[in-house]
Amino acid sequence: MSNIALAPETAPLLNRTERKLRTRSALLSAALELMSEGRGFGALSLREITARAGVVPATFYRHFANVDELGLALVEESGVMLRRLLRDVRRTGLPPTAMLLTSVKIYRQFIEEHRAHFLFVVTERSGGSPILRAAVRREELHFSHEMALDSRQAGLMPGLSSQALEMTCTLVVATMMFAASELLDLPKNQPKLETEWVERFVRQLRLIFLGARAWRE
Amino acid sequence: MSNIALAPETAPLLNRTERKLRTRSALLSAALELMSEGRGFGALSLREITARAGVVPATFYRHFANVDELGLALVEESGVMLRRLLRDVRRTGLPPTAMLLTSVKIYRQFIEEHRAHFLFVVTERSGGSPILRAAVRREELHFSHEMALDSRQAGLMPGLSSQALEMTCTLVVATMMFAASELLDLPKNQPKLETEWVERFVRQLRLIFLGARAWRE
DNA sequence: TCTTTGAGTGAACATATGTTTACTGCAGTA
DNA sequence: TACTGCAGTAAACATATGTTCACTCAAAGA
Repeated sequence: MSNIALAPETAPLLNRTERKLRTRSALLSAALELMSEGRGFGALSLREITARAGVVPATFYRHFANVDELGLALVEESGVMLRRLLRDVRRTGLPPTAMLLTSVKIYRQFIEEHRAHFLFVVTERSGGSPILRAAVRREELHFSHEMALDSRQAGLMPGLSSQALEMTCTLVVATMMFAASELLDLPKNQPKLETEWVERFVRQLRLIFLGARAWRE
Repeated sequence: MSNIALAPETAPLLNRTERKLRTRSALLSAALELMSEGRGFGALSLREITARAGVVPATFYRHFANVDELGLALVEESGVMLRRLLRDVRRTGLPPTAMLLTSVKIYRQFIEEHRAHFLFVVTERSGGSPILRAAVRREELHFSHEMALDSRQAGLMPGLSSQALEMTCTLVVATMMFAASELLDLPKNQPKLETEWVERFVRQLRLIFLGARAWRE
């Protein structure tokens, strides 16, 4: 593919560092892509990743020391994404009754829009490599802390001690992860199954919040 | 190692089929052992597994057509184990108040006694291979159905419709999986961390049951 | 007793893998 | 304009992998 026919560009479309970032990102995407085809991160080979990214194996070492470091970069990306999710939910404003359904719908859309990253997080949070697993868990903990903070600030669950609040948010995050893994496995283009998923998930969260309201001690 | 010095045995200690079962089981254990060293099932190679089991690679094919089939056998074993867990909890009798703490303690002991199998289940329930993942999810669903049945029979959560009961049990199972993955990652020989784990897990379950009691519609 | 069966062996194969090496050619700088 | 740095290349390497084949030799059955 050539762009000679287009208006000639005086400056290159991409400078040196931009190009480097681009192949780095191609490597990251290639890994996610391969995982979407049904294998854990630990089962990917360096050569496969570079082949999928359209570069030669040796190029890999210009960007990462080994495959695990690429994994850590993916965890980092996923963490950024999760923080954006929280922000999106936070700024819907907070009509505390309808909030649940809205949040779940935002969550579903987020999973669809960042399918590969969620797949990565969900499989590697309990995956093979202890290093990756620990990194994912750190992001998860961060997420749940931030959620607790938001809840306190918004005055949801005012009866809870901060310890109980943390415990509840951990439970909510566990439920979210569980739900994500189920959504990712639903057959595509079956809106009925997706609606059922939303309903089940909303019910589970409502149950948890009912429990939190009844919490004593 | 020879046993000539011992009383000569008229019949061999192991007959043909027993020997076969023994190496089969050695292969299964070898795979679990390798996973305990920090890799997902999909990252294991046939040759490693046979080497660890102390047989030659070709022997593998006398027992399984490929590595995935060995994985399915491990899911089967894990399913049996989970059914035993339910049975153990069921037959403690049911003083409905102290039951929670007791069940959690039984669960903790079970995880410790079947560490490798739990590790397998937890990593492969969201792991790379869709086939394995589906198989684990089937066992999980079976488990949660059976739990719902037991709950109904024991008269716990009598206010719930069967749909709500199923939803609640799914939530409980999700929480159990989450808790298992955390326990498996705790550093060994830190009883304080384990006690905290028990407390957190009990609290989360109590929250869920409080929610279930308050459930309407 | 002799024969048959089949679990485990040992060697060979084609292919895939991680890593190193010297290289090329272009963007950025002097 | 000439020079330099460095992202990406091409080739080579030693090793690991999945799968096959003909084999051995002891237990099971005649």
